[in-house]
Amino acid sequence: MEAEFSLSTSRALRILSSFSEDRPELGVSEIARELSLSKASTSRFLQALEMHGFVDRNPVTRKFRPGVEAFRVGSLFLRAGGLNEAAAPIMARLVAETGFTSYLSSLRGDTMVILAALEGRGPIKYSIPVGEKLPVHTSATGHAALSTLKPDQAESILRASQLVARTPFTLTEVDRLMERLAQVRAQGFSLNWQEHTAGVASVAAAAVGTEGELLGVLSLGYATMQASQEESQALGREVRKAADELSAALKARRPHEHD
Amino acid sequence: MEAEFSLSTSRALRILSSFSEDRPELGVSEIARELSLSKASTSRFLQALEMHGFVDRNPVTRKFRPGVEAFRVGSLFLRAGGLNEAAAPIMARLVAETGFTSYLSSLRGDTMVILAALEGRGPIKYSIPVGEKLPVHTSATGHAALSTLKPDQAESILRASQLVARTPFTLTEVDRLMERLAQVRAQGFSLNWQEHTAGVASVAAAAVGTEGELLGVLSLGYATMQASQEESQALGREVRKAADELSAALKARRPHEHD
DNA sequence: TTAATAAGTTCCGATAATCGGAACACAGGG
DNA sequence: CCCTGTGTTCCGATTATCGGAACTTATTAA
Repeated sequence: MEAEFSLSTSRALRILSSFSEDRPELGVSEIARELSLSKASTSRFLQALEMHGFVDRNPVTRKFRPGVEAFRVGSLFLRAGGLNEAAAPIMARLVAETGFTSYLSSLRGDTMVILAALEGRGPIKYSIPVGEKLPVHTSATGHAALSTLKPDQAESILRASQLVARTPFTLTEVDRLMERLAQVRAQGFSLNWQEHTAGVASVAAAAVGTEGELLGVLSLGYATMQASQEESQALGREVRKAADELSAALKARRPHEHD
Repeated sequence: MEAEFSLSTSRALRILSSFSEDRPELGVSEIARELSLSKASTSRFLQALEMHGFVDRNPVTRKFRPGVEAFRVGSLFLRAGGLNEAAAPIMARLVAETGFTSYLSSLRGDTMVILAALEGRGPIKYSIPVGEKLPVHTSATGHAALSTLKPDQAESILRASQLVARTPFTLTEVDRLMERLAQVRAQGFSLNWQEHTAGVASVAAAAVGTEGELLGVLSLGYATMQASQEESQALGREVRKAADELSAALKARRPHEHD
């Protein structure tokens, strides 16, 4: 076991990463327990993080939460590569045509992160906030993302993941999921029917670069009452078309990005 | 000189903070030069940051940029304390009533960070993107923010800052700025007339908590052609009212924030 | 094509920062 | 009032970290 790279930095980043939508505020002991760090170090790391504005301290609870500087730097990600800008009009069109909520997501390890959401018009609103994480194995976006990777890469991600069932429909076996990925590859989009949340369906397709590398995933989310599985096929084709447009739009602005 | 707290973490965070709207992509040597770090360490830190998803690498330029995980964690900041949610309807009303672009900002050190922006309807669009930094001494939001602090705190921030002139109207002397803060305190809002950008004006007011602590700053931005200085006084009173509403809205949801 | 410059990574041993246990301070509940 | 849980600071031993230099790729110039 060797010290490959900055170990303390790794620890600090694990601390920062331990904040989530579900648990946006954490105390020193809480974090130390979860990451198996000493309270001493955890406290020191949090001091450093606070000093640089990456965490704040809730004055009333005295617990920590992500800070302004984390927000500032993080928001730069959206603007990188013009992904968000390129996707915005396409998502708007998707919403206009289908009435359902449209999402832009990105793969990170074994989870999908929502980068942008555009609310649908329908009376039924099932919206996931920007920044939220979804497991790669339960979501349409996850399947779409994995389907762009080499099968062995996808498989190793799935094997390293927990594959917890969120509904009776969730696929929790690697083999089943690999079959699903093949299907997604074949038809160009992924359809998720209540595998993540009961009563909710979603279709997704990935935008890729010239080398086939994953750039982002577009999706639509809606209640199962709002569209049949047959109708979902048509929605899937819509999303596929949208993702292709996004791929093209991103390729167009590639050439030289000034300087 | 003693090691008060995690020094390497501090270095890593300085690297992360060196990304900005103006320079969203940086190389190893570039960063090392600017922060006076060795290339060796800089490279190692960036590896750690990359491993945890806090930076990405542009596959074509091989330069680094903020990563998805930075975005995910950063976006949690917005949801903390419900600041953004509470501000949204108020900002919408400001835009509806004035037609100008409305901003929500937060103080971080000697700079203001834009948390949210809502575009005005007017033909003239002067919009600043979310995440952008503005110097505290040149902006209406900065003056509004500082006016809520104790004068000596405000003064020490100003003295530590660069006070670079951005236009001929920019106040660059601490004394002048302190006078300005007193005026802002007295009238409840700050008016910025081309001190940040030629041809652009802005009015701002701060929302504060029960202890008078700064929670956020609301502002309106517009071209100087769109409203006279007299009309700006009325706009300032509007923003003041909006900020009071925001303070009240935040106080309302304080009691117990579930668990 | 080759040479020359610059960027990025890895190696190395000396050094200094980091680590965790324990002691301390503080808050809230029983 | 004690007790439990939290957060911070101290300390010396240890170990991860540091930067110079060597090495590998890119990039540019000739």
